[in-house]
Amino acid sequence: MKENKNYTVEDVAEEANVSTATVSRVFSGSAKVNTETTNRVIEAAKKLNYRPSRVARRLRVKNTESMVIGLIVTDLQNPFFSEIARGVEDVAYRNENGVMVCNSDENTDKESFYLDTLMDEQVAGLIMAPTSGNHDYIQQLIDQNIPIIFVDRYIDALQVDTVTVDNVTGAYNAVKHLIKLGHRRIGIIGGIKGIYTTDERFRGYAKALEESGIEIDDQLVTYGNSKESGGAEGIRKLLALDNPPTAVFSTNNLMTLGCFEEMYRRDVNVPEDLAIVGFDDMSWASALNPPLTAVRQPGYELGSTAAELLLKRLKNPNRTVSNIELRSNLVIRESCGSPQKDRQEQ
Amino acid sequence: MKENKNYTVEDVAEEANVSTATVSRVFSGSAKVNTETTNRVIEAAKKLNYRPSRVARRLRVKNTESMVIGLIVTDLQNPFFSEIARGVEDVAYRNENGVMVCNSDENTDKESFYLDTLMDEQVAGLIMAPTSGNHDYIQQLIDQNIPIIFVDRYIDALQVDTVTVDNVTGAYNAVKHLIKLGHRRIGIIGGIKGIYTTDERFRGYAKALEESGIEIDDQLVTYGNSKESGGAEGIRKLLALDNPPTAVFSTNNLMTLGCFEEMYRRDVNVPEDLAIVGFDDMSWASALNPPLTAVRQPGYELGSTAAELLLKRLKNPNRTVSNIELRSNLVIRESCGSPQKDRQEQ
DNA sequence: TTTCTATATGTAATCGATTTCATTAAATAA
DNA sequence: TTATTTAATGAAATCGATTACATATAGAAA
Repeated sequence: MKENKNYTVEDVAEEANVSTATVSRVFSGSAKVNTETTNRVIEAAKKLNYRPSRVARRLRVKNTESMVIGLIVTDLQNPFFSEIARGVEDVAYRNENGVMVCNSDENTDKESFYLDTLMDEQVAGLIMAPTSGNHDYIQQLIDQNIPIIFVDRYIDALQVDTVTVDNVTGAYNAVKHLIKLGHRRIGIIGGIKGIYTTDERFRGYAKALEESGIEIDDQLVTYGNSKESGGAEGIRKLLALDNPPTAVFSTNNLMTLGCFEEMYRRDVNVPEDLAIVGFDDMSWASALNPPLTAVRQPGYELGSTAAELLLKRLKNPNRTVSNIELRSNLVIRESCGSPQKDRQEQ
Repeated sequence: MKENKNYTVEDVAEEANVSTATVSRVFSGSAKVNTETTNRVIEAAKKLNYRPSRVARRLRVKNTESMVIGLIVTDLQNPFFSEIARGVEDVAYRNENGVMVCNSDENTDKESFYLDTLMDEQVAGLIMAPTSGNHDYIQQLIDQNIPIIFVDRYIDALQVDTVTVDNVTGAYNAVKHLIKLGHRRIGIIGGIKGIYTTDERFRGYAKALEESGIEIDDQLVTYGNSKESGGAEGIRKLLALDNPPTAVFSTNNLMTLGCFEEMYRRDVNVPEDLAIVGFDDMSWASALNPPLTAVRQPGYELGSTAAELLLKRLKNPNRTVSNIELRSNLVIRESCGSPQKDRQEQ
């Protein structure tokens, strides 16, 4: 029952009557081995059901084929990030790499802890959505030449490969859409201030208003915790105003959900009483009441592109830094009062 | 710039004027070391910014503190599974363990590939939602005494710790609810046949009908691909019948979403034309049109419980196998025609 | 004072693969 | 035929920690 030993190069070497070096060469392909010998080794390995230990291998060589990618996102429970994770994982799978997933919860300490741990695990590289705050420890990793890819967020001060979405333009389009429909008092329900995406999307909001000669009313600008409760709170604040907005721009998926729930609770008619456009189009957006008009960002591609970029950098560490910006697009449904029942398949 | 060496036990040993064994003892706590010496080692380590390599450690010892947990789910993009993943990750974090996440896509080959890879990575244990099909390779792992926890799904033939949900009872309650509301022709839109949860939920459906003296009409029983498209297709099939159902039970979250989209497309009134109850309550359920009545299953707890169970088994490999069943509960909203506007906070 | 024990630490083997360096045999050039 | 290059392989060091075993010292027991 407990007989099932784990065989090693040594066992295979003995079985095939060669040295461990030869066995290793056959499996890692690091040097030519005579065809006949190769076959003998393969046979022996098959007979013993031998599999090389990725741990031992990783200890010996830096960037090997059998590597692990570290992924740090804010919260895997947020569908946006689980899409990213899925994108990363798929690319990793194709290259036989493992993915170690971590949640930072927008917490600098937790992020730093994970960064350390992933280094201790000797991951080949990192993909992360950095929190806002102090980035000294990230700079340290960069100095150590650890390949890092930022995904979803960008940090000016750091020279790192990034894959982001055109947040400003996306937000701009969303708000412009509201303006075109006649809205002038447009509120914004933002996520945590200081986070890259929150700030960028605010810029898009501001740009659209300015361009249309609408002055920004600070009363209409709210920030929340990037989750459902934050969205609900935003709606409460805005509706409590003497002169409430006729439309709101919610800057992330979970907050939008919170908005919907709060509006439902208060029997607010959407879009008649209050129009809403969201950033981040999710699978449930078209099943909402009413179907949500939202900026769709390619979460999966964000993840897969980041992973591919990481692999490229691992192959060629001296590559120039690239900052890829993927395009978002506005999916118009009914939550802004657009007349047509326009549904796009995903 | 490239000066940032990675220090090892050896460097610390030299710096502190002790042997590598002593350094190791200080860091792993495997044996008593004189307080003064300990301090000297800690100082030296701090000075060099030394961190032990988890890879080297894992190579040497089997179950150490610094271990990695392998997690195989069907699809991280399914919010149910990302909740589980989050639950696992949180427990792992508290114990300073890494989590390597894999998606099987209900594909036996992919599952088997990942199982092999995770073994090669020398993970301390596995948490997985097994696909249906051949489980010989899982049995092999069990024979090798690899700790495995099944989550969400149960396989009769295997003696393994499991954490599942009361699928039969949950489904039973959902369908019973429909019956109480007067429905007699109740369709079921099931996931992939053969998968544990699909089959169990069907049993609950059948039980509820039988108990109420309603015969199962095979025409009303459909199976799909467990995703949005499967749900939409289910609705199409059921509505194409000469004598279509007045209510449907959709057995998973994504399919329910597909149902909603298809019903919206066809201008089916919910619940007047067709009532719907779903299995799996998600954050967006209360924002649907109309708010969804659904069986809530504790995804996060499923994950965290599984992780805790794994840790217990690692500490005590001879523990008797435990099969934990967590309770689901029916969250009544409006998609079944219940009069009250009953909303439960999550 | 001598013997025994407990405590603290060091030496060297080990985990499982990779890789440098050396060696041998075969093939080619002189 | 002899010298030189090339191809194939092996011996042993290495990656960075852990640990079995050995040893030295101090204190307790005789």
